[in-house]
Amino acid sequence: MPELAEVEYYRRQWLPALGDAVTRVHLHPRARVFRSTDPRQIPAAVEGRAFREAHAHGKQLLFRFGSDTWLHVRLGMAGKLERGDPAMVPGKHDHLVLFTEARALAFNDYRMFGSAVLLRSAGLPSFWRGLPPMPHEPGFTRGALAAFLRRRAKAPIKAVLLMQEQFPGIGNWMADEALWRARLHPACPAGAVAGRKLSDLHRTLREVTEDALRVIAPDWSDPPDDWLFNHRWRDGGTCPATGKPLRRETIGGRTTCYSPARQKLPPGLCHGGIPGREA
DNA sequence: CCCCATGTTCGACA
DNA sequence: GTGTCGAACATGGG
Repeated sequence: MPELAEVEYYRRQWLPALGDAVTRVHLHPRARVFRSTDPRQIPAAVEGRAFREAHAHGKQLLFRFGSDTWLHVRLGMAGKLERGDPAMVPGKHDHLVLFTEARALAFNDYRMFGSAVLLRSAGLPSFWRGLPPMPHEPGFTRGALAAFLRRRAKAPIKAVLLMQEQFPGIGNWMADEALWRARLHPACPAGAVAGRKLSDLHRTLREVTEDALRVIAPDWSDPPDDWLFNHRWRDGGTCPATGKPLRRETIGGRTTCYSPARQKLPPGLCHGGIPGREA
């Protein structure tokens, strides 16, 4: 599920336990989510230590225990963080549960595309400090966006927006939402996004990120119906801006929803740029 | 049974 | 080396 706003929502699920000491750890030592770490080290590493920090950046989460022990979590396609009471009984897909005196903090992921990694570092791990700015942060500039789109000039803009090295936290629905708001066709070559269109996209990426954080992160509220969001999941949807039919097709390897009446390819690219698809 | 799913990674290929 | 594409990963829902 999670893109940037949902990841922030999950971070907040664990926040009430900040300051509490971990008393006990439950884990599924053979779960695939531990493929990059030795999970047997986790209990000794965090038991008796206080939960001190909780960070989210894009789709990644980072938690500190004690002074130098960190847990790095990616939620993949179906991962969740949940909070329960200390009597909670871990379920089939609760791969890691941290118990404190007052709570249980669970990492749950039935598809196991996510991961959890134990790290040791005196301060914030260096990879974390080097993460690229999220679209609502000041470092996300129009110039940096332009340079990146130029480097990926031939790829469809939809595929480029999913690249976490430049757009941390943007996922399938946020990319579609930003393109729809900017009136950009998802199959438009990234190199053709320039001038006014580039400014529009730079702005809508920031707006979608801010809006998603405001609406979803506090309590997972449903976005309003004047976003593309509520109309994009099934065939037969209607564009909330034009009232015309939406279309769904695979672009950049992912199901992409857009409004053909609102999102046009630039002139000259109308023939040949779009992979044909029968209705 | 079939297809689909808010993600990342790896190997094949141009 | 660079860039792109599809498959694979694992599970559940329609």
